Amino acid sequence: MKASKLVSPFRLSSLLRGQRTQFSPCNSSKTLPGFKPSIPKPLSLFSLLHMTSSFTKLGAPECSTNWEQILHQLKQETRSLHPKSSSAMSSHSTAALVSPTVHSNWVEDYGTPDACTYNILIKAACGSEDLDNACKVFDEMRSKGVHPTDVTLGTLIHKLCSSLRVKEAFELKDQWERVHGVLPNAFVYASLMKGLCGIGEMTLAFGLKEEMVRKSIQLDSAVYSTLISALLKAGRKGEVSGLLKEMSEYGCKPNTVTYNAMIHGYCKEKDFEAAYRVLDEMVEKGCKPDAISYNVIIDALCKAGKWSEANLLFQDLPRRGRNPDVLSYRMLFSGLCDWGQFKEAAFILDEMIFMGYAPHYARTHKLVEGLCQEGNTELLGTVLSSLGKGNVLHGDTWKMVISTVCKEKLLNVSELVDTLIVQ
DNA sequence: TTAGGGTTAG
Repeated sequence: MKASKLVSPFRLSSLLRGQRTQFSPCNSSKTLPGFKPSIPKPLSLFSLLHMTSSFTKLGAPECSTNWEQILHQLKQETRSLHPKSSSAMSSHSTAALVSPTVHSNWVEDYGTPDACTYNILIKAACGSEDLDNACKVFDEMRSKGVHPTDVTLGTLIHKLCSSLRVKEAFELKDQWERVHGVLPNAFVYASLMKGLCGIGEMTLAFGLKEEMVRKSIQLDSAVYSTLISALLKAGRKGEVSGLLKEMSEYGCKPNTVTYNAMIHGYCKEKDFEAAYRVLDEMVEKGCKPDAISYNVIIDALCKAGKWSEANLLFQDLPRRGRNPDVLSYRMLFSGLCDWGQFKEAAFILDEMIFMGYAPHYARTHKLVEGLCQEGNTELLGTVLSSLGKGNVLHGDTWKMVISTVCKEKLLNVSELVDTLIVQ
């Protein structure tokens, strides 16, 4: 069944890519990340795919009407997309597109897929455990005469390396150069280097850097960030300055990721002075620290028992031009709980929930447990109220509270009911 | 104009 009007390869790729934004809580600061909206409005392609794929074979004649509807919806929804926003659902939503593509070729009915289109689908297929789906998309790509690019190679290599299948990644790299004439670029090399470091082959990773130089492949900041991070994780911080020097000789400037790798390295050694110096250097060099830069320090301070200092840095974020994100809250909250700072933790929890961020169940449960054991009924009420406001008061937590309260006679029944009513 | 890598927790 043909669609009434075909779209360009560019538009088709954009439509596919745009699907990743459907579940971003961009319209409501009160939507808790990690909590899936039960019925997205308007009905998205993702939800339609789920409805159809759950009870019928995709591409089968009986669901052709649904596919038409889906594709129509796809066209209608593009205007409201936010291409740069991200969401935990991103890979899942595009992944839902892959299977029907392989089996029904419906993409073709809607436009002419180009390399970019297939690369997006291959990337989505890489979200699953094995590479079977990705291979199917690749086979289809080849059968349609679409030539793979260095992006296709980079996507597959990345998947293999992140699964620690480094040997296969190297085989693919060599094979593609021979068979498809696709040359590996810095994206490919960075993945390979990270993969090698992940299996303890740092010497080989550095050897790849030399290979890039030999083959006149442009080195970039990501390649150096990978190696710097690996050196610091291996406790070889003495070699970092040499790499930074070499980096500058090749005309690569350290970026936020490079600096973050260094901050992480210093924090691991509890050298917070050095970590703060990196922050200052970033500002001096016009490279704005991001959430990761601060979260790494906050987390390390908490783990080192310096929860008060972590809290100070956290409170200082707005002045530094960066609001705390969900991880900043979670890390500080965990740290405060770990060190028994229940009052501060309860305050951060309430603010976190007010901001629309979901705490981890295990953490909040443990806090409530601690307060029950302490018999701190006042703070217990505050925490339960916060959890209730965010609709994140888990049934098990509530059961534990009731059981403890009844056993210890900490509160009278009417107080409990009052708290419950607030929910 | 669209696609891929490198830096935080659990």
